[in-house]
Amino acid sequence: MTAMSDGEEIVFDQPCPIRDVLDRIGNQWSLLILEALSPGTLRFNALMREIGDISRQMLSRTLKQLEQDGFITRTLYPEVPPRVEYTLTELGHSFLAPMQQLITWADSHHRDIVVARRRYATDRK
Amino acid sequence: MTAMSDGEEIVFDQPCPIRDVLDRIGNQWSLLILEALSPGTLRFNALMREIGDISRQMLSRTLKQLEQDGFITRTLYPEVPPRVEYTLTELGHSFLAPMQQLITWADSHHRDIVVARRRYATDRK
DNA sequence: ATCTCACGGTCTGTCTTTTAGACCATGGGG
DNA sequence: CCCCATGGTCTAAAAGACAGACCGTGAGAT
Repeated sequence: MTAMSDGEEIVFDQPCPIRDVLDRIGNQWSLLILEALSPGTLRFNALMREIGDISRQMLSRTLKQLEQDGFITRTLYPEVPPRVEYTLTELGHSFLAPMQQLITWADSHHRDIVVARRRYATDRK
Repeated sequence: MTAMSDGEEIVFDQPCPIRDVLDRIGNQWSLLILEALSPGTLRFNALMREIGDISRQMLSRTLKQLEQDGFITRTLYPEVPPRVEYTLTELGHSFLAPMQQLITWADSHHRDIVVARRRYATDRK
């Protein structure tokens, strides 16, 4: 029974909020999930299909974190089969702006990065 | 001699540049290093001291990736003891803008996140 | 002269995180 | 009756991160 050791969160008052926030949203899954939810509410399996290559466990875990941090809400409809909907909160929405900047940057500089990689590879030869 | 198996990079033409970019810069170390370099050039150990809790290995590896992707340049002065300087490229600098947005967001919403976490914890009780 | 440290990394062994895949109960469609 | 979809959790195995030892050399302290 070592699983689910989630509850324990260390709350040393981070002198650096950037670190604290980056630790949570500074991974591809969080960003991809938030992006996937930006058009609107999605269910668990819909999210999984949308993202494509995320495992159920990571999706579940990351959603839980995002909910915990107030980025999304989780609504369970006690039907059968169960229906669970994930939706961005206001906080989540407010995060979309800087994230979109990042995505825009990525989009417009992706080419440069590919070129840089290619040159690095050939220079090494 | 199995080390240095770097050369092999799979170049399937990513339909989604966001994924490609996020995979690289979507981790705290990359962002922290870029932030540390934003005021100007730094040497290896200076970076290590600046960031504080990064291991030599991860610093080395992440720097190599950032260099490979064209975010920074690595300049080795063949003195003794060796001196190695890391500097942001133009691409690296251009990335600071969206990153700064992210940091600003983090800074101004950190409080909300902490509150959300606290409430989540008590609601669970 | 010797002792030790700093330089910029790499290598090794351990620990943590991520993954793939099985499993759960139930209800609907074939 | 058989099997799939729902939203997850659990387990075991693979991948990744970490701490710490190690490298050779030159400078400063002793």
